[in-house]
Amino acid sequence: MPQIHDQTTCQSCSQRFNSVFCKAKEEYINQINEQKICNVYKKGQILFNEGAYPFGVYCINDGKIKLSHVGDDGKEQIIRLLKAGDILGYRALLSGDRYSASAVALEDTQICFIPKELFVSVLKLDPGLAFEMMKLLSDELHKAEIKLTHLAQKPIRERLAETLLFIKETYGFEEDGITLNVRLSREEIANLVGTATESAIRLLSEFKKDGMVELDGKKIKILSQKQLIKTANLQD
Amino acid sequence: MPQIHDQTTCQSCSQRFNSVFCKAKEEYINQINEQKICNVYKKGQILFNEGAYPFGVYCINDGKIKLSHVGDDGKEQIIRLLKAGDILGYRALLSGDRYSASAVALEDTQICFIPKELFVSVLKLDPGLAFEMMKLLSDELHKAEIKLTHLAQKPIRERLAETLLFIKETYGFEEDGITLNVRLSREEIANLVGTATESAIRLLSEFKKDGMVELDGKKIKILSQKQLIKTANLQD
DNA sequence: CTTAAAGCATGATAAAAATCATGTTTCAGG
DNA sequence: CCTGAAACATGATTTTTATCATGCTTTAAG
Repeated sequence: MPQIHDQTTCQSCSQRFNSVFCKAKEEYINQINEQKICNVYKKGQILFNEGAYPFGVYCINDGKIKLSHVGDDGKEQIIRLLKAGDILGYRALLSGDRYSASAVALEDTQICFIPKELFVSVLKLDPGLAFEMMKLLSDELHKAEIKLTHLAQKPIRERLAETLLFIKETYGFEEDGITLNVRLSREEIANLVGTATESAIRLLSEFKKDGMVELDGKKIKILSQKQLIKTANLQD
Repeated sequence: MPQIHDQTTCQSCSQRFNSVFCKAKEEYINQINEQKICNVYKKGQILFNEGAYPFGVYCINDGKIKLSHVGDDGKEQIIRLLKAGDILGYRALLSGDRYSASAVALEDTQICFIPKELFVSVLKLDPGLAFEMMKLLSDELHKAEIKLTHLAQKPIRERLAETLLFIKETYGFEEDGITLNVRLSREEIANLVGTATESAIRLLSEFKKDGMVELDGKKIKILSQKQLIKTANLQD
């Protein structure tokens, strides 16, 4: 079970102005602070499962989370990668649905939970938060629609290159400035690209042979971002 | 150029309670009614183009619209089908982006235009509307993520069956109770499924041979919805 | 009415990607 | 430190899907 971590307040949270709450009124931040529940999830732990009912939203203080569907044939499809400052669990809550995706910690992660009733009531009272929420939803919708188009139209080689760039955008590099700052299995990379694990492995090897990346177990170093962008064949 | 159609008021609009405005306060509906601009778009006419700046949202009074991206290689990907009561143009507006998709009338369509400033200000003042807007965005995000998973994991045969069912859900049947109530070219169907036009044509022929559909030019009759659901291999 | 263009259809072929098979490496738990 | 399972890697094969080619049909413009 998750353990309670050092309680910093929402008022002084390092992620506050990096999150959807950036425009929320102090008064409501205080309310959220009082009712939030903080937890640490170990790598691999599940925050919530597809099919469960949402009881609130999760706000990442530090760490990394993957959100994924399980397709009809049992194959995982990773639909979002989340980091500090991101919230999750809002989609189902706002739609009034059950969760359509599962959330799993990719590393040890500190997370605050905000109860549904509080979140919804603040959303109704604070137009600043509501507007940021709409912006967030719109941005996610945009990303999903672009990804959808690329899935339909681009070959796997291009999609893998794009995925590596996306991982870099999301989690950045380690101190060395070239190693992707997250450890994903080849299977997870494949499930992000939307391909068979073997295909992902094969293409990563090709990328290595082409001098675009360096592979060291789960560590992936980006040697030529320029070449990767070219391989991804992005216009937008 | 579009022509002005019979001005019914927003207050008495047949789509009012079938739209995102269902919970909006009378006061704001009145304001919208005063500033709205009504137009008729002929089949094939463009409401807005990918890359343009949004100046407001469009609200469909009657008719059908397709929203589509053009992929990096010039191929169209249809991302949404819209009908009476739906609004469009909000995604870019809320994100503060330019349009990432183009909107084209699939048949003669009556549309009201609501200026950006008004829509945004009402959104900030009316939590009822804001909440419905969030619900709408969440629902669209959900649909996009499901579609994304299916694009990544399902064979084209299943996706075509699913697309036919989706068209039926969206536009329903004609009076005969079996003919899909929209005319789409084979190419458009392919661009909805995310496949080559020839593949869509070929599979439609197979579906016909299997007795699932009947084809008469652009008219598509669903003979066995049950078989189609089975072919789509849907769990959710 | 006729005719050119667009759309539809279908077969043949090529390319892309998945699956299957097998061996190697890595790593966590005893 | 050992050992079995999982993950990684790579070749061979099969399946899926796109592309190319060609002819037919419908449709809209003159």
